[in-house]
Amino acid sequence: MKRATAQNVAIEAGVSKWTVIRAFTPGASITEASKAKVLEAAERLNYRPNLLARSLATNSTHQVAVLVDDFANPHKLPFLEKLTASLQAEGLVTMLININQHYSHVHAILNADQRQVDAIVLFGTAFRDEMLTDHKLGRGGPPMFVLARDSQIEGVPAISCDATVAIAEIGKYLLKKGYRRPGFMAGARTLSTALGRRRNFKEFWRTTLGVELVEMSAERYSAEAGAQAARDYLSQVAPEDRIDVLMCENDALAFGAMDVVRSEFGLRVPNDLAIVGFDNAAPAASPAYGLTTYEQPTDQMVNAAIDMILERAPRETVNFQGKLVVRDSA
Amino acid sequence: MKRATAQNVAIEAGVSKWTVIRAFTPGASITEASKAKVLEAAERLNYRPNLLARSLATNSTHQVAVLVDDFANPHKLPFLEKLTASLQAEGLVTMLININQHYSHVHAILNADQRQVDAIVLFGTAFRDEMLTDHKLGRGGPPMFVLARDSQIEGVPAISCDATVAIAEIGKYLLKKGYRRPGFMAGARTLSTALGRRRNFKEFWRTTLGVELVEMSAERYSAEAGAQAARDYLSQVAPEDRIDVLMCENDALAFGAMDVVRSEFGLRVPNDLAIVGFDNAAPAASPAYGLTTYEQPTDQMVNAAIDMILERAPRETVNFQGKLVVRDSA
DNA sequence: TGCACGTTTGCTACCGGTAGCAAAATGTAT
DNA sequence: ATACATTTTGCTACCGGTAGCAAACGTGCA
Repeated sequence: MKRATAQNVAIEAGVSKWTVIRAFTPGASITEASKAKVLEAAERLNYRPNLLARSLATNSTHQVAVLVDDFANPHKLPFLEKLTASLQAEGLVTMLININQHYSHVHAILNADQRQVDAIVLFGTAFRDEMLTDHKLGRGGPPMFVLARDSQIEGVPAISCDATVAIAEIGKYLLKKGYRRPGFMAGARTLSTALGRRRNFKEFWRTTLGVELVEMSAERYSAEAGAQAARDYLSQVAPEDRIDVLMCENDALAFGAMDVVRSEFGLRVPNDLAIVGFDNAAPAASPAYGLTTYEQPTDQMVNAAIDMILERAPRETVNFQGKLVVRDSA
Repeated sequence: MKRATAQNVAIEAGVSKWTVIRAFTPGASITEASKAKVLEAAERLNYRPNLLARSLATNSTHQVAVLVDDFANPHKLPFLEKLTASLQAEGLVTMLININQHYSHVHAILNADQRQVDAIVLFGTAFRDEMLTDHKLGRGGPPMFVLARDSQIEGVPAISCDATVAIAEIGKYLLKKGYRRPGFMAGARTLSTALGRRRNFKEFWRTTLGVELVEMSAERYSAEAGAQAARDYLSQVAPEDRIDVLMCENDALAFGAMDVVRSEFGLRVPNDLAIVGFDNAAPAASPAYGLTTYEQPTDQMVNAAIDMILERAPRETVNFQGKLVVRDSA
């Protein structure tokens, strides 16, 4: 059975299709009598307005594309939950796009654009700035926002957690606790804009203690990659030369690193090697990890993003302050 | 700057808009000469076909709504990754809908329907069957599928992991290992269709050993809820009366339970109490948990779902076999 | 009863594509 | 050069709504 259209309902109710439309338009000029008549006919035919047609005519889809490329990070899930819930509360729907080897940012943005989404949110994805500036993907297309990550790009505001403040807070805490030989584990081949945390951390130790940061890199942002990077480091460096605290770019890396540190090298955390993460993902709170980490104000960030999408707030980069969550690992 | 339309390009290229359309339709009848002319003009105007208009005309959006209600389960993330990637590989796009207190299945299905999605996937969501049968949401709307969960509903095929086989395999393993006093932790107020695992597990022990299953229920499917349920049980039952193995309906519950068992009650896993989960979520593999669990064939399930959506396979309930993943916890 | 005014209803034009037929252009055989 | 087949192009009608104007309707008041 084909879907009923406003025209079908109009005939059923004995009115014109415009009257039918009005019955479904809040605040439209229509008498109670004909509204009732129309709604009854609509009920009989199981009519529901076609939002595709509406979107075409009104030039607004109430759809927001959300690009994600980092499904190995458990922190993404609750963040995504909050984001979708808040979008839905505003009548917006989420188009989730998985950025991977077979589906690039360019693919995704082009597709989202052609589907006339109201906004595109780059949710913590890794990309080269040129990608956005080169491809003239910008002009005429939907507004874009970078969420949970920095952005240097003109016209693409970022909604993120202030890395400078966060790293300073972590650094001060570690300093106070007496750690003196810091290491940092970055994920992936760190793209320019993703270097914030590392650069700030490095700078912190250099200016406060004049100490040089030991750096290591994981292949990706995942527990396995973090485990491998930690394994590489620990097996190459003599015990007496080891760092005494390892800051990981995110919790996923930290979990993998902690696993290796404890079960493969028999080291105690934090006594032999302290570990700090970033994100406060769910397992961090478990006694199995007890990871000291940094929590981003996800609610605030999501709200800010939505305010910008709906133009209730100026579309410009904003930074929020998170908070250090101290547990046993450092 | 407004978006260019086919009509604009037509004028720019000195042809009719239908010729422009043909230049963008693979296999359409058009000479190389005019195609080149059109593409060049299109490039100049930065033209991209409007997929909304196309969808309206062709009655097919290439959008699939995916309903999720269980963001506390870390297993959802890699599953979702696979699902979105595979859909995208087929040219389909994911509309992610978060089912929660403020946004019910009825909301979601109605909205997805009005947006003319090509299919609706209920991805492991908890609902009462009446919801689908009552609300006549079915008739005329997009085809619906239940993924990673059972479904008894006429006309709504399920793509899931065979609970009977899975539970039998787990049961046999536990029996062989010598466990004799089994417990089961269910999540949420278990809805009729979600009872499969529990019922099968209960039946297994009854028929093999004549032993009665100890049952407990968590408030939700999350580590915290699992922790609380385990806490309640352990603090109410005398040590000598305790179960010797606890099967949890999913890994999230198992993680919480294991945390409490070990750190709050000082019990050793598996010696004092063995624990088994279901899903093989990422942390299960970590030495911090080493959880014995059951892995669903997510790839097969996703592929099967997509084959049904695209009508490459008959739209009928299918069950796949997973595999037991033995680790240290049992 | 007639007129002015506000409300309700119907209308045309449009959003940006697609389907499929008819006309025009091109190619081939005689 | 002509007849005919084939390819290419342009056209009308349509997908299912929205915007905003114009006509029809109803009511109050002189």
